[in-house]
Amino acid sequence: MNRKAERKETSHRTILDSAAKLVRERGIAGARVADVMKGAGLTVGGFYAHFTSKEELVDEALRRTANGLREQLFARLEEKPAEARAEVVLKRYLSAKHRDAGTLGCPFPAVVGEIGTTAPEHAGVLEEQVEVLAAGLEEHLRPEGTRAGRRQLALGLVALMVGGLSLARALRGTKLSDDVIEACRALGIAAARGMIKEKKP
Amino acid sequence: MNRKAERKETSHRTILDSAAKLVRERGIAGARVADVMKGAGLTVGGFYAHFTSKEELVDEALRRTANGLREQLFARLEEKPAEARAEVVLKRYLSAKHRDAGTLGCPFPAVVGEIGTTAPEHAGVLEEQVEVLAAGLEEHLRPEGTRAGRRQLALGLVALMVGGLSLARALRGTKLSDDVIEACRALGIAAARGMIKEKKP
DNA sequence: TGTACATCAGTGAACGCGCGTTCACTGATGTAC
DNA sequence: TGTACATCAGTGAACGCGCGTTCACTGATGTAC
Repeated sequence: MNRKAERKETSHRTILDSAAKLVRERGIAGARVADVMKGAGLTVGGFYAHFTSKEELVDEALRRTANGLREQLFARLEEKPAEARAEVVLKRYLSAKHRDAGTLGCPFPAVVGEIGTTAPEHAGVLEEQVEVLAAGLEEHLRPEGTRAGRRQLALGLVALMVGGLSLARALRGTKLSDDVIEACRALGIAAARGMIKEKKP
Repeated sequence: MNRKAERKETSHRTILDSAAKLVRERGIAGARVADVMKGAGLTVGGFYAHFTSKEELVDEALRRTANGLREQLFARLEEKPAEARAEVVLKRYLSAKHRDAGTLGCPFPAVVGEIGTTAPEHAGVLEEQVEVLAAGLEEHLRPEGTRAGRRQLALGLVALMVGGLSLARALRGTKLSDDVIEACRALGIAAARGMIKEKKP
């Protein structure tokens, strides 16, 4: 029960990695179970020894990728001055490199639309990850105003980041794609710098 | 050749309306040709007398919906003071009503992810519509700063709107969904009010 | 005005194809004695 | 240590099912004379 179990765990992780990559590149529907298994060096039939359904696989893969991404986004922030940290996160997320990342990129631009339409069963992971990302950003915003105000700004920035990267990826290869990234950076950074005075709409 | 041709044109429009609705509700892959025809009160077989392929249908439907939406967004703006017009557009787009709109809602949250992954053949319509929407917004921004600066702000606002509505729709039914809309409104309005001082990142 | 023929929007069944899932089987790894 | 048996991760073919597209056909609308 030793090497066998180890091998299975390794396979499990390999399958998840393959799924994470394919979901990011092709969306939920586009990440076929057979392709996921092929990407893991296995064949379709073995899949259901690891996951009860494709739904479970996608949920786990989304969580895994999102966690890995967040680690990257918030890595080595101690090196940066406190007032610049939110900007650093924004710039890391809103970059041509991240847009074109074959691996380790944010999976949500590829799946938010599907979750809103044909795959509402994954709304839970999205909710959870938006909350966590917003909370992470919030910590690095200037401690001006109220906590509620900072949370609101953080949520707005998350929407800006996801919207910007979604458009940039969909327009990949055009000048507009680069322009969108630059525009979102500018808007997000200005907001993070506290150059927006809150007023009730 | 009279009543016959008229009937065909009517059918063509009915099919497009049905497709527009389904694409918005279910995305591109989710808008099945058979369902589109059923929604138009017709049967599958007749489809290819109207369109050469599903791809053509989707392109036309996206354009049609986007144009209708823009009309709504920019309608009756003369009634509003010039400085408030961009805000009005933002509020109309970022609203619970628009999020839940069964008809006439923005189709892009449902398809941007697909265009970025499995349906790049529709990137053209997206590019074109982002340009037009940004240009429309730009006209209603305060004439401060440079034209390039206004275009950049307009592009950022478009990304914020699409991102916000995408997340809000995907999270429909949760408090977070309403929070996202409110957060994007606040961020967008502050930016449109010129409360963001531009600085080069 | 009527009659014979042509057109063509729309029908409904069939086509290949690829999906998620199931299942009988295999063979290397592990256990019992 | 060696042998007989048990386990179980992974295989590969098959299953229903639904998709986009094709096609022979129908019947109301239109044209010619």
